[in-house]
Amino acid sequence: MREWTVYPALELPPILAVSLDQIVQHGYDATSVRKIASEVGVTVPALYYHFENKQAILMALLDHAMQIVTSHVDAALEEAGPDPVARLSGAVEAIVLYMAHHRDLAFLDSERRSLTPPHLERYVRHRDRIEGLLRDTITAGCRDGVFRTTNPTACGRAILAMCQGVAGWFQPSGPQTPEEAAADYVRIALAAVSVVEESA
Amino acid sequence: MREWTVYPALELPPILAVSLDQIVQHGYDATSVRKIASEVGVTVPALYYHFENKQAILMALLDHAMQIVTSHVDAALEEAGPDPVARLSGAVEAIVLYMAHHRDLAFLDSERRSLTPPHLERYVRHRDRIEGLLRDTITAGCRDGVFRTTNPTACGRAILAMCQGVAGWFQPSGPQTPEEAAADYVRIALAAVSVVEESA
DNA sequence: GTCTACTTAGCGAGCGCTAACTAGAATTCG
DNA sequence: CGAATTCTAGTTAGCGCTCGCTAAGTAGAC
Repeated sequence: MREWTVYPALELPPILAVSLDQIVQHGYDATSVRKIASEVGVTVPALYYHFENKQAILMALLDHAMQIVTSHVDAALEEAGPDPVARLSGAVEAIVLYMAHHRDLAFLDSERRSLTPPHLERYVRHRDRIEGLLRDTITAGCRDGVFRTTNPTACGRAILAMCQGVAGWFQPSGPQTPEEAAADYVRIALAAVSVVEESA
Repeated sequence: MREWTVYPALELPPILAVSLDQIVQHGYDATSVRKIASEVGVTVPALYYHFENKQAILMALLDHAMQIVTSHVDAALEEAGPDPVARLSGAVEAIVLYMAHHRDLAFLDSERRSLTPPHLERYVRHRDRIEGLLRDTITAGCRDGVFRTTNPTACGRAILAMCQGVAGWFQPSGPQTPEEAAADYVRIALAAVSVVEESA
């Protein structure tokens, strides 16, 4: 139960671990294959033995990121069952925990512009799928009368954007744990769709 | 009154207009000074007559962006007066209108990583100031009992992040006008701070 | 004797940036 | 008032460097 709240530390092969580090620090374009190779402790052609080109490294990292976030969100939704409040809460919790635990991977989202069209399309589909899950959940909640919003699309996008923002400010050494931040954002997301709260 | 809702088209000198266009399309690092010069119709050293170096071009654009958004938010807050609901509504409205009208300038935010530390610091101060305005407004609203949230800082950050997200999806040719999107986001922001709504 | 995981050496292209020069407009001064 | 000077907004030519990437070779494991 709730094993989707667990985000173990990444276990990446050295080339990808170093690349992630460098790209997060300096950006994809400003990260040279020479720098990656020297940080790994090999020569440049060794990289090209494992990856077709520089972009394939970025894509491998993005694939890894997408796999982690979608698997956790899917598990959270499955465990939530049909109740829209539980579904939205679970999805937001899973997403915020991801953003707080894997800030580096989450940051890569801003490097999607460096992808060539076919790769970009694949990546965008994953993002759109998550946005769709949120929107569908909100729409279902409105149908059930438990949510009240006139614009589920805008709401879903707003919630996803605010969750992505977590990766930009969260600090493991800061005042909040990932779980506390997730709880805050679940509250905000439910308020954003005007869930009717019980009085205490 | 409400002149802060008006966002006229940009009037940038040719070098900056072209640079903005290229940076938005390909990113700062992938935009060469040669490409900018040839699109403007001059030679490379002509750029260096007007700007100290490539980064100064980016900084000029970011300065312009910050000036626009802060002036509009400040004007919105001044017109709103002391009422926290009016203040939060005005600030969110001004920010979302900015994001919808100047998506290209808003996009530059993601290029701040390319700035050297002194420039970066100046830019971050501006962003922090806006985040602070939101947080202070929310805190004041909680004190007045009109907002109910346990974490004004998280709320302010969440609201700012969701507003910034607008630049990523808004389309002038889409189903919503900037004003409609702003109205949606004002509603979501007020809900996020749990403003007590009157029954109809 | 083949496959894996590299190595050395280097190609061609593009990068940010600059020294030195110039046509034409604006300004200063005898 | 007209000649001399300065200023503006560029130009041509090119330096030194780094970029992504590759052909060809090799040590050790299977």
